[in-house]
Amino acid sequence: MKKPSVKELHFAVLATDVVIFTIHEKVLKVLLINVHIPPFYKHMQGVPGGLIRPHETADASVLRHLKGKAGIVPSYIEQLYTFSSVKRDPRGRVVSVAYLVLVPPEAISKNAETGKTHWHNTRSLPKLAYDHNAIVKKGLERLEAKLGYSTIAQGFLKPEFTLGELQEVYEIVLRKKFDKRNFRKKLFALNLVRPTGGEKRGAANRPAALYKFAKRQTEFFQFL
Amino acid sequence: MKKPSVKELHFAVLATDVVIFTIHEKVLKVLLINVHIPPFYKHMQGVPGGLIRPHETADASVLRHLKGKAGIVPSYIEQLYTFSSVKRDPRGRVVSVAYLVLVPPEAISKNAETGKTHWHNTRSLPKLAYDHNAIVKKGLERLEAKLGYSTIAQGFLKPEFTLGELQEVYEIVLRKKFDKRNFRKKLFALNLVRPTGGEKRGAANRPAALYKFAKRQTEFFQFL
DNA sequence: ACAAAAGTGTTTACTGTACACCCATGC
DNA sequence: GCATGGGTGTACAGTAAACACTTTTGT
Repeated sequence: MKKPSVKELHFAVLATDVVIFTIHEKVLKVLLINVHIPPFYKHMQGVPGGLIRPHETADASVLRHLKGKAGIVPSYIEQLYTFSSVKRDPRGRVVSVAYLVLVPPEAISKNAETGKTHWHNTRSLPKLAYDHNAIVKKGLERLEAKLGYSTIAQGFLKPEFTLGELQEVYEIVLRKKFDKRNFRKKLFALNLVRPTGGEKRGAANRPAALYKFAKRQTEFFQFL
Repeated sequence: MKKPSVKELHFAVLATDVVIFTIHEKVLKVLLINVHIPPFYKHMQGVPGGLIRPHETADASVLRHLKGKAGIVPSYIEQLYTFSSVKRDPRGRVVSVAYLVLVPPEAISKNAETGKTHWHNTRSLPKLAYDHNAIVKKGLERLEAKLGYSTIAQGFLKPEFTLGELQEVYEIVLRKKFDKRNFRKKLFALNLVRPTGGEKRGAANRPAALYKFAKRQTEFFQFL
Protein backbone atom coordinates (compact mmCIF):
# COMPACT_ATOMS: atom_id res chain seq x y z
CA MET A 1 0.00 0.00 0.00
CA LYS A 2 1.75 3.18 -1.14
CA LYS A 3 1.74 6.33 0.92
CA PRO A 4 -0.05 9.24 -0.73
CA SER A 5 2.04 12.28 -1.54
CA VAL A 6 1.40 15.66 -0.01
CA LYS A 7 -0.30 16.82 -3.17
CA GLU A 8 -2.59 13.83 -3.25
CA LEU A 9 -3.77 14.64 0.24
CA HIS A 10 -5.08 18.02 -0.78
CA PHE A 11 -7.64 16.57 -3.11
CA ALA A 12 -10.62 17.83 -1.24
CA VAL A 13 -12.75 20.87 -1.76
CA LEU A 14 -14.63 21.59 1.43
CA ALA A 15 -18.11 22.99 1.36
CA THR A 16 -21.17 23.44 3.49
CA ASP A 17 -24.79 22.72 2.66
CA VAL A 18 -27.45 24.30 4.78
CA VAL A 19 -30.96 23.02 5.44
CA ILE A 20 -32.89 26.12 6.41
CA PHE A 21 -36.35 25.52 7.81
CA THR A 22 -39.08 27.94 8.63
CA ILE A 23 -42.79 27.72 9.28
CA HIS A 24 -44.89 29.86 6.99
CA GLU A 25 -48.64 29.80 6.60
CA LYS A 26 -48.83 26.72 8.80
CA VAL A 27 -46.42 24.78 6.58
CA LEU A 28 -42.88 23.60 7.31
CA LYS A 29 -40.74 24.94 4.50
CA VAL A 30 -37.13 24.60 3.40
CA LEU A 31 -35.14 27.17 1.47
CA LEU A 32 -34.11 26.03 -2.02
CA ILE A 33 -32.03 27.63 -4.73
CA ASN A 34 -31.82 26.94 -8.41
CA VAL A 35 -29.02 24.67 -9.59
CA HIS A 36 -28.07 24.61 -13.24
CA ILE A 37 -24.83 22.92 -14.14
CA PRO A 38 -25.32 21.06 -17.40
CA PRO A 39 -25.05 18.29 -18.23
CA PHE A 40 -25.39 16.97 -14.70
CA TYR A 41 -28.12 19.00 -13.10
CA LYS A 42 -30.37 20.99 -15.40
CA HIS A 43 -32.94 23.27 -13.90
CA MET A 44 -32.95 21.54 -10.57
CA GLN A 45 -33.07 22.80 -7.05
CA GLY A 46 -30.90 22.26 -4.03
CA VAL A 47 -30.26 23.64 -0.61
CA PRO A 48 -27.94 26.63 -0.41
CA GLY A 49 -24.30 26.02 0.25
CA GLY A 50 -20.89 27.43 -0.27
CA LEU A 51 -17.20 26.71 -0.09
CA ILE A 52 -15.19 26.79 3.08
CA ARG A 53 -12.19 29.07 2.95
CA PRO A 54 -8.69 28.25 4.13
CA HIS A 55 -8.94 30.28 7.31
CA GLU A 56 -12.48 29.79 8.47
CA THR A 57 -14.24 27.01 10.31
CA ALA A 58 -17.24 25.23 8.90
CA ASP A 59 -19.48 27.13 11.32
CA ALA A 60 -18.05 30.47 10.25
CA SER A 61 -18.45 29.57 6.62
CA VAL A 62 -22.14 28.83 7.07
CA LEU A 63 -22.72 32.11 8.86
CA ARG A 64 -20.84 34.01 6.18
CA HIS A 65 -22.82 32.48 3.35
CA LEU A 66 -26.14 32.94 5.12
CA LYS A 67 -25.45 36.57 5.72
CA GLY A 68 -24.19 37.20 2.24
CA LYS A 69 -26.61 35.25 0.13
CA ALA A 70 -29.90 36.07 1.68
CA GLY A 71 -29.30 38.24 4.69
CA ILE A 72 -30.47 35.41 6.88
CA VAL A 73 -29.57 35.51 10.53
CA PRO A 74 -30.06 32.05 11.95
CA SER A 75 -32.22 31.77 15.01
CA TYR A 76 -30.84 28.30 15.58
CA ILE A 77 -27.90 26.52 13.98
CA GLU A 78 -26.28 23.14 14.44
CA GLN A 79 -24.04 20.84 12.50
CA LEU A 80 -25.91 17.92 10.97
CA TYR A 81 -23.63 15.47 9.25
CA THR A 82 -20.70 15.33 6.87
CA PHE A 83 -21.30 13.90 3.42
CA SER A 84 -18.24 12.49 1.74
CA SER A 85 -19.36 10.26 -1.10
CA VAL A 86 -16.73 10.36 -3.79
CA LYS A 87 -19.16 11.14 -6.60
CA ARG A 88 -21.62 13.39 -4.83
CA ASP A 89 -20.56 16.33 -6.99
CA PRO A 90 -19.91 15.12 -10.54
CA ARG A 91 -17.47 17.96 -11.18
CA GLY A 92 -14.98 16.79 -8.59
CA ARG A 93 -14.49 15.66 -5.06
CA VAL A 94 -16.40 17.88 -2.68
CA VAL A 95 -16.82 16.96 0.95
CA SER A 96 -19.68 18.85 2.51
CA VAL A 97 -20.49 19.56 6.12
CA ALA A 98 -24.26 19.91 6.34
CA TYR A 99 -25.99 22.24 8.79
CA LEU A 100 -29.46 22.65 10.17
CA VAL A 101 -30.72 26.21 10.50
CA LEU A 102 -34.05 27.46 11.80
CA VAL A 103 -35.44 30.92 11.17
CA PRO A 104 -38.66 32.58 12.27
CA PRO A 105 -41.15 33.36 9.49
CA GLU A 106 -40.37 37.09 9.65
CA ALA A 107 -37.01 36.32 8.08
CA ILE A 108 -38.84 35.21 4.98
CA SER A 109 -40.47 38.38 3.77
CA LYS A 110 -37.25 40.33 3.68
CA ASN A 111 -35.54 38.05 1.22
CA ALA A 112 -38.46 36.27 -0.35
CA GLU A 113 -37.82 36.08 -4.05
CA THR A 114 -34.38 37.57 -3.61
CA GLY A 115 -33.19 36.26 -6.89
CA LYS A 116 -33.18 32.51 -7.23
CA THR A 117 -34.25 31.30 -3.83
CA HIS A 118 -37.66 30.27 -2.64
CA TRP A 119 -39.28 28.41 0.22
CA HIS A 120 -40.63 24.97 -0.60
CA ASN A 121 -43.00 22.75 1.35
CA THR A 122 -40.92 20.00 2.97
CA ARG A 123 -43.67 17.43 2.56
CA SER A 124 -43.61 17.46 -1.23
CA LEU A 125 -40.04 17.93 -2.32
CA PRO A 126 -38.97 17.30 -5.91
CA LYS A 127 -35.81 15.41 -6.75
CA LEU A 128 -33.03 17.73 -5.69
CA ALA A 129 -29.53 18.18 -7.09
CA TYR A 130 -26.53 16.29 -5.68
CA ASP A 131 -27.39 14.30 -2.55
CA HIS A 132 -29.56 17.09 -1.25
CA ASN A 133 -32.63 14.94 -0.73
CA ALA A 134 -30.62 12.92 1.77
CA ILE A 135 -29.38 16.11 3.41
CA VAL A 136 -32.87 17.53 3.84
CA LYS A 137 -34.06 14.19 5.19
CA LYS A 138 -31.30 14.24 7.78
CA GLY A 139 -32.33 17.76 8.75
CA LEU A 140 -35.96 16.78 9.12
CA GLU A 141 -35.11 13.80 11.28
CA ARG A 142 -32.92 15.89 13.54
CA LEU A 143 -35.53 18.60 13.84
CA GLU A 144 -38.31 16.16 14.68
CA ALA A 145 -36.21 14.33 17.23
CA LYS A 146 -34.98 17.45 18.98
CA LEU A 147 -38.44 18.91 19.42
CA GLY A 148 -39.05 16.08 21.85
CA TYR A 149 -36.19 16.84 24.18
CA SER A 150 -35.04 20.41 23.65
CA THR A 151 -36.24 23.97 23.26
CA ILE A 152 -35.18 23.98 19.61
CA ALA A 153 -38.70 25.19 18.73
CA GLN A 154 -37.69 28.69 19.70
CA GLY A 155 -35.76 28.76 16.43
CA PHE A 156 -39.12 29.19 14.69
CA LEU A 157 -40.47 31.84 17.06
CA LYS A 158 -39.97 35.48 17.83
CA PRO A 159 -38.52 36.23 21.30
CA GLU A 160 -42.07 36.63 22.60
CA PHE A 161 -44.79 34.27 21.52
CA THR A 162 -48.12 32.84 22.59
CA LEU A 163 -48.51 29.29 23.81
CA GLY A 164 -50.78 28.67 20.85
CA GLU A 165 -47.95 29.61 18.50
CA LEU A 166 -45.54 27.31 20.29
CA GLN A 167 -47.98 24.42 20.20
CA GLU A 168 -48.55 25.06 16.51
CA VAL A 169 -44.83 24.59 15.85
CA TYR A 170 -45.04 21.15 17.42
CA GLU A 171 -48.18 20.23 15.55
CA ILE A 172 -46.86 21.31 12.17
CA VAL A 173 -43.46 19.69 12.45
CA LEU A 174 -44.66 16.45 14.01
CA ARG A 175 -47.92 16.37 12.08
CA LYS A 176 -50.07 15.52 15.07
CA LYS A 177 -52.42 17.37 17.37
CA PHE A 178 -51.71 18.00 21.02
CA ASP A 179 -54.14 18.61 23.83
CA LYS A 180 -53.93 22.25 24.78
CA ARG A 181 -54.24 21.70 28.53
CA ASN A 182 -51.75 18.84 28.71
CA PHE A 183 -49.31 20.71 26.52
CA ARG A 184 -49.33 23.72 28.80
CA LYS A 185 -49.20 21.59 31.92
CA LYS A 186 -45.93 20.05 30.75
CA LEU A 187 -44.43 23.38 29.72
CA PHE A 188 -45.09 24.84 33.16
CA ALA A 189 -44.02 21.72 35.03
CA LEU A 190 -40.65 21.90 33.26
CA ASN A 191 -40.38 25.66 33.79
CA LEU A 192 -39.58 26.15 30.15
CA VAL A 193 -41.52 29.35 29.57
CA ARG A 194 -42.26 32.49 31.55
CA PRO A 195 -45.02 35.04 30.93
CA THR A 196 -43.71 38.42 29.85
CA GLY A 197 -46.82 40.26 30.97
CA GLY A 198 -47.61 41.38 27.44
CA GLU A 199 -50.45 40.15 25.37
CA LYS A 200 -51.10 39.62 21.70
CA ARG A 201 -54.17 41.41 20.43
CA GLY A 202 -55.49 42.08 16.97
CA ALA A 203 -57.00 38.76 16.08
CA ALA A 204 -60.75 38.24 16.24
CA ASN A 205 -60.52 36.44 19.54
CA ARG A 206 -59.53 36.77 23.12
CA PRO A 207 -56.01 38.23 23.54
CA ALA A 208 -53.29 35.67 24.22
CA ALA A 209 -50.68 36.11 26.92
CA LEU A 210 -47.12 36.44 25.62
CA TYR A 211 -44.35 34.17 26.87
CA LYS A 212 -40.61 33.82 26.46
CA PHE A 213 -38.35 30.86 27.03
CA ALA A 214 -36.86 30.76 30.51
CA LYS A 215 -33.36 30.26 29.07
CA ARG A 216 -32.25 31.92 25.91
CA GLN A 217 -30.08 28.97 24.93
CA THR A 218 -31.43 25.62 23.90
CA GLU A 219 -32.21 23.41 26.89
CA PHE A 220 -32.52 19.63 27.04
CA PHE A 221 -35.09 17.59 28.95
CA GLN A 222 -37.77 15.00 28.38
CA PHE A 223 -40.78 16.66 26.85
CA LEU A 224 -42.69 14.24 24.64
CA MET B 1 -14.54 40.11 -1.41
CA LYS B 2 -12.18 38.28 -3.74
CA LYS B 3 -12.95 34.87 -5.06
CA PRO B 4 -10.48 32.21 -3.95
CA SER B 5 -8.47 30.52 -6.66
CA VAL B 6 -8.74 26.81 -7.36
CA LYS B 7 -5.49 26.21 -5.52
CA GLU B 8 -6.65 28.08 -2.47
CA LEU B 9 -9.70 25.86 -2.27
CA HIS B 10 -7.65 22.73 -1.90
CA PHE B 11 -6.14 23.85 1.36
CA ALA B 12 -7.64 21.10 3.41
CA VAL B 13 -6.21 17.83 4.54
CA LEU B 14 -9.07 15.53 5.49
CA ALA B 15 -8.73 13.11 8.31
CA THR B 16 -10.75 10.93 10.63
CA ASP B 17 -10.46 10.54 14.38
CA VAL B 18 -12.06 7.54 15.97
CA VAL B 19 -13.35 7.22 19.52
CA ILE B 20 -13.29 3.48 20.17
CA PHE B 21 -15.02 2.35 23.33
CA THR B 22 -15.11 -1.02 24.95
CA ILE B 23 -16.03 -2.37 28.35
CA HIS B 24 -13.27 -4.29 30.03
CA GLU B 25 -13.14 -5.49 33.60
CA LYS B 26 -16.31 -3.53 34.37
CA VAL B 27 -14.77 -0.24 33.15
CA LEU B 28 -15.65 1.84 30.08
CA LYS B 29 -12.40 2.29 28.20
CA VAL B 30 -11.27 4.22 25.15
CA LEU B 31 -8.44 3.27 22.83
CA LEU B 32 -5.53 5.73 22.88
CA ILE B 33 -2.30 5.89 20.93
CA ASN B 34 0.92 7.72 21.62
CA VAL B 35 1.39 11.08 19.95
CA HIS B 36 4.84 12.60 19.73
CA ILE B 37 5.29 15.52 17.38
CA PRO B 38 7.66 18.02 19.03
CA PRO B 39 7.50 20.79 19.82
CA PHE B 40 3.70 20.74 19.91
CA TYR B 41 2.73 17.48 21.53
CA LYS B 42 5.45 15.63 23.39
CA HIS B 43 4.67 12.22 24.81
CA MET B 44 0.95 12.74 24.76
CA GLN B 45 -1.90 10.50 23.85
CA GLY B 46 -4.77 10.82 21.45
CA VAL B 47 -7.44 8.78 19.79
CA PRO B 48 -6.41 6.90 16.65
CA GLY B 49 -7.02 8.56 13.32
CA GLY B 50 -5.81 8.70 9.81
CA LEU B 51 -5.98 10.59 6.58
CA ILE B 52 -8.79 10.24 4.09
CA ARG B 53 -7.66 9.33 0.58
CA PRO B 54 -8.83 10.92 -2.62
CA HIS B 55 -11.09 8.06 -3.61
CA GLU B 56 -12.57 6.89 -0.36
CA THR B 57 -15.39 8.13 1.80
CA ALA B 58 -14.89 9.08 5.43
CA ASP B 59 -16.63 5.87 6.46
CA ALA B 60 -14.37 3.75 4.28
CA SER B 61 -11.32 5.54 5.60
CA VAL B 62 -12.24 4.73 9.19
CA LEU B 63 -12.78 1.07 8.38
CA ARG B 64 -9.49 0.90 6.53
CA HIS B 65 -7.52 2.42 9.38
CA LEU B 66 -9.24 0.30 12.00
CA LYS B 67 -8.46 -2.86 10.13
CA GLY B 68 -4.90 -1.87 9.36
CA LYS B 69 -3.78 -0.37 12.62
CA ALA B 70 -5.15 -2.77 15.15
CA GLY B 71 -7.15 -5.38 13.36
CA ILE B 72 -10.28 -3.97 14.93
CA VAL B 73 -13.60 -4.86 13.38
CA PRO B 74 -16.19 -2.42 14.67
CA SER B 75 -19.27 -3.92 16.20
CA TYR B 76 -20.96 -0.53 15.89
CA ILE B 77 -19.88 2.58 14.01
CA GLU B 78 -21.41 6.00 13.48
CA GLN B 79 -20.26 9.43 12.47
CA LEU B 80 -19.98 11.81 15.41
CA TYR B 81 -19.10 15.30 14.35
CA THR B 82 -16.73 17.21 12.09
CA PHE B 83 -14.08 19.32 13.74
CA SER B 84 -12.81 22.16 11.64
CA SER B 85 -11.01 24.62 13.89
CA VAL B 86 -8.28 26.31 11.90
CA LYS B 87 -5.54 25.61 14.43
CA ARG B 88 -6.56 22.22 15.72
CA ASP B 89 -3.44 20.68 14.20
CA PRO B 90 -0.49 23.05 14.64
CA ARG B 91 1.25 21.63 11.58
CA GLY B 92 -1.42 22.74 9.15
CA ARG B 93 -5.08 22.82 8.38
CA VAL B 94 -6.64 19.46 9.05
CA VAL B 95 -10.38 18.99 9.06
CA SER B 96 -11.35 15.83 10.85
CA VAL B 97 -14.52 13.78 10.73
CA ALA B 98 -14.85 12.06 14.09
CA TYR B 99 -16.42 8.64 14.52
CA LEU B 100 -17.79 6.62 17.37
CA VAL B 101 -16.93 2.93 17.37
CA LEU B 102 -17.91 0.23 19.84
CA VAL B 103 -16.19 -3.13 20.14
CA PRO B 104 -16.86 -6.10 22.42
CA PRO B 105 -14.17 -6.82 24.99
CA GLU B 106 -12.92 -9.87 23.07
CA ALA B 107 -11.53 -7.50 20.47
CA ILE B 108 -9.14 -6.23 23.09
CA SER B 109 -6.99 -9.23 23.86
CA LYS B 110 -5.99 -9.77 20.25
CA ASN B 111 -4.39 -6.38 19.87
CA ALA B 112 -3.73 -5.40 23.44
CA GLU B 113 -0.35 -3.78 23.56
CA THR B 114 0.01 -4.05 19.82
CA GLY B 115 2.70 -1.47 19.71
CA LYS B 116 1.70 1.95 20.93
CA THR B 117 -1.98 1.61 21.68
CA HIS B 118 -3.69 0.92 24.96
CA TRP B 119 -7.12 1.08 26.54
CA HIS B 120 -7.65 3.89 29.01
CA ASN B 121 -10.40 4.37 31.57
CA THR B 122 -12.72 7.06 30.20
CA ARG B 123 -13.45 8.46 33.64
CA SER B 124 -9.89 9.65 34.28
CA LEU B 125 -8.49 10.84 30.99
CA PRO B 126 -5.29 12.88 30.86
CA LYS B 127 -4.94 15.94 28.65
CA LEU B 128 -4.96 14.57 25.13
CA ALA B 129 -3.27 15.85 21.99
CA TYR B 130 -5.05 18.15 19.55
CA ASP B 131 -8.73 18.64 20.39
CA HIS B 132 -9.10 15.02 21.29
CA ASN B 133 -10.55 15.65 24.73
CA ALA B 134 -13.47 17.37 23.03
CA ILE B 135 -13.79 14.49 20.58
CA VAL B 136 -13.90 11.86 23.30
CA LYS B 137 -16.41 13.97 25.22
CA LYS B 138 -18.65 14.09 22.16
CA GLY B 139 -18.37 10.35 21.85
CA LEU B 140 -19.28 9.78 25.47
CA GLU B 141 -22.30 12.05 25.21
CA ARG B 142 -23.54 10.29 22.11
CA LEU B 143 -23.04 6.87 23.65
CA GLU B 144 -24.85 7.76 26.85
CA ALA B 145 -27.75 9.35 25.00
CA LYS B 146 -28.21 6.51 22.54
CA LEU B 147 -28.31 3.85 25.22
CA GLY B 148 -31.62 5.38 26.25
CA TYR B 149 -33.34 5.03 22.91
CA SER B 150 -31.51 2.45 20.80
CA THR B 151 -29.98 -1.00 20.88
CA ILE B 152 -26.51 0.49 20.57
CA ALA B 153 -25.49 -1.56 23.62
CA GLN B 154 -25.10 -4.59 21.39
CA GLY B 155 -21.90 -2.95 20.17
CA PHE B 156 -20.33 -4.01 23.46
CA LEU B 157 -21.70 -7.54 23.45
CA LYS B 158 -21.12 -10.80 21.67
CA PRO B 159 -23.99 -12.00 19.47
CA GLU B 160 -25.31 -14.03 22.39
CA PHE B 161 -25.28 -12.63 25.87
CA THR B 162 -26.99 -12.90 29.22
CA LEU B 163 -29.40 -10.28 30.49
CA GLY B 164 -27.00 -9.66 33.34
CA GLU B 165 -24.29 -8.73 30.85
CA LEU B 166 -26.63 -6.38 29.00
CA GLN B 167 -27.71 -4.70 32.21
CA GLU B 168 -24.07 -4.33 33.21
CA VAL B 169 -23.39 -2.36 30.02
CA TYR B 170 -26.08 0.12 31.02
CA GLU B 171 -24.85 0.36 34.58
CA ILE B 172 -21.23 0.93 33.64
CA VAL B 173 -21.85 3.49 30.91
CA LEU B 174 -24.53 5.43 32.78
CA ARG B 175 -22.95 4.91 36.21
CA LYS B 176 -26.17 3.97 37.92
CA LYS B 177 -27.83 0.79 39.10
CA PHE B 178 -30.98 -0.64 37.57
CA ASP B 179 -33.52 -2.93 39.12
CA LYS B 180 -33.10 -6.37 37.61
CA ARG B 181 -36.82 -7.15 37.36
CA ASN B 182 -37.83 -3.78 35.93
CA PHE B 183 -34.96 -3.85 33.47
CA ARG B 184 -36.07 -7.22 32.11
CA LYS B 185 -39.70 -6.25 32.10
CA LYS B 186 -38.94 -3.34 29.77
CA LEU B 187 -36.73 -5.41 27.49
CA PHE B 188 -39.48 -7.97 27.02
CA ALA B 189 -42.25 -5.41 26.68
CA LEU B 190 -40.32 -3.81 23.82
CA ASN B 191 -39.49 -7.18 22.28
CA LEU B 192 -35.85 -6.21 22.04
CA VAL B 193 -34.33 -9.58 22.92
CA ARG B 194 -35.12 -13.22 22.26
CA PRO B 195 -33.82 -16.24 24.10
CA THR B 196 -31.54 -18.43 21.99
CA GLY B 197 -32.14 -21.52 24.07
CA GLY B 198 -28.51 -21.71 25.06
CA GLU B 199 -27.18 -21.02 28.51
CA LYS B 200 -23.97 -19.69 29.94
CA ARG B 201 -22.34 -22.01 32.43
CA GLY B 202 -18.95 -22.00 34.03
CA ALA B 203 -19.39 -19.36 36.69
CA ALA B 204 -19.97 -20.30 40.29
CA ASN B 205 -23.67 -19.67 40.08
CA ARG B 206 -26.84 -20.73 38.38
CA PRO B 207 -26.49 -20.85 34.58
CA ALA B 208 -27.82 -17.80 32.77
CA ALA B 209 -30.04 -18.04 29.73
CA LEU B 210 -28.51 -16.63 26.57
CA TYR B 211 -30.29 -14.00 24.51
CA LYS B 212 -29.78 -12.23 21.23
CA PHE B 213 -31.22 -8.97 19.95
CA ALA B 214 -34.43 -9.39 17.98
CA LYS B 215 -33.03 -7.27 15.15
CA ARG B 216 -29.42 -7.36 14.16
CA GLN B 217 -29.42 -3.68 13.26
CA THR B 218 -29.70 -0.89 15.78
CA GLU B 219 -33.32 -0.15 16.65
CA PHE B 220 -34.80 3.01 18.11
CA PHE B 221 -37.46 3.31 20.81
CA GLN B 222 -37.98 4.82 24.22
CA PHE B 223 -36.17 2.71 26.77
CA LEU B 224 -35.07 4.81 29.72
C1' DA C 1 -74.47 37.88 17.40
C1' DC C 2 -71.10 35.07 15.87
C1' DA C 3 -66.72 33.15 14.83
C1' DA C 4 -62.27 32.21 16.64
C1' DA C 5 -58.72 31.22 19.66
C1' DA C 6 -57.61 31.67 24.89
C1' DG C 7 -57.83 29.89 29.14
C1' DT C 8 -58.66 26.54 32.87
C1' DG C 9 -59.23 21.09 36.47
C1' DT C 10 -60.56 16.70 37.25
C1' DT C 11 -60.90 11.82 36.49
C1' DT C 12 -59.02 7.64 34.66
C1' DA C 13 -55.71 4.62 32.72
C1' DC C 14 -51.24 3.48 32.39
C1' DT C 15 -46.50 3.23 33.21
C1' DG C 16 -42.61 3.32 36.24
C1' DT C 17 -40.75 2.11 40.67
C1' DA C 18 -39.84 -0.18 44.81
C1' DC C 19 -39.22 -4.32 46.85
C1' DA C 20 -37.50 -9.99 48.67
C1' DC C 21 -36.98 -14.49 48.13
C1' DC C 22 -35.67 -19.02 46.15
C1' DC C 23 -32.67 -21.40 42.52
C1' DA C 24 -28.77 -23.63 40.33
C1' DT C 25 -24.14 -23.88 40.04
C1' DG C 26 -18.78 -24.11 41.01
C1' DC C 27 -15.62 -24.51 44.30
C1' DG D 1 -22.13 -25.67 52.55
C1' DC D 2 -21.36 -21.35 50.98
C1' DA D 3 -20.79 -17.67 47.87
C1' DT D 4 -22.42 -15.95 43.50
C1' DG D 5 -25.35 -14.23 40.13
C1' DG D 6 -30.02 -16.00 37.94
C1' DG D 7 -34.65 -15.82 37.93
C1' DT D 8 -39.41 -14.30 39.17
C1' DG D 9 -44.49 -11.06 40.75
C1' DT D 10 -47.05 -7.65 43.19
C1' DA D 11 -48.49 -3.36 45.28
C1' DC D 12 -48.13 1.65 45.15
C1' DA D 13 -47.10 6.03 43.35
C1' DG D 14 -46.58 9.11 39.86
C1' DT D 15 -47.23 10.51 35.27
C1' DA D 16 -49.74 10.77 30.95
C1' DA D 17 -54.09 11.04 28.59
C1' DA D 18 -58.83 12.06 27.88
C1' DC D 19 -62.17 15.28 28.27
C1' DA D 20 -65.84 20.41 27.87
C1' DC D 21 -67.03 24.64 28.92
C1' DT D 22 -66.49 29.73 29.64
C1' DT D 23 -63.99 34.01 28.27
C1' DT D 24 -62.63 37.76 25.39
C1' DT D 25 -62.07 39.85 21.40
C1' DG D 26 -62.79 41.64 16.21
C1' DT D 27 -65.90 42.00 12.70
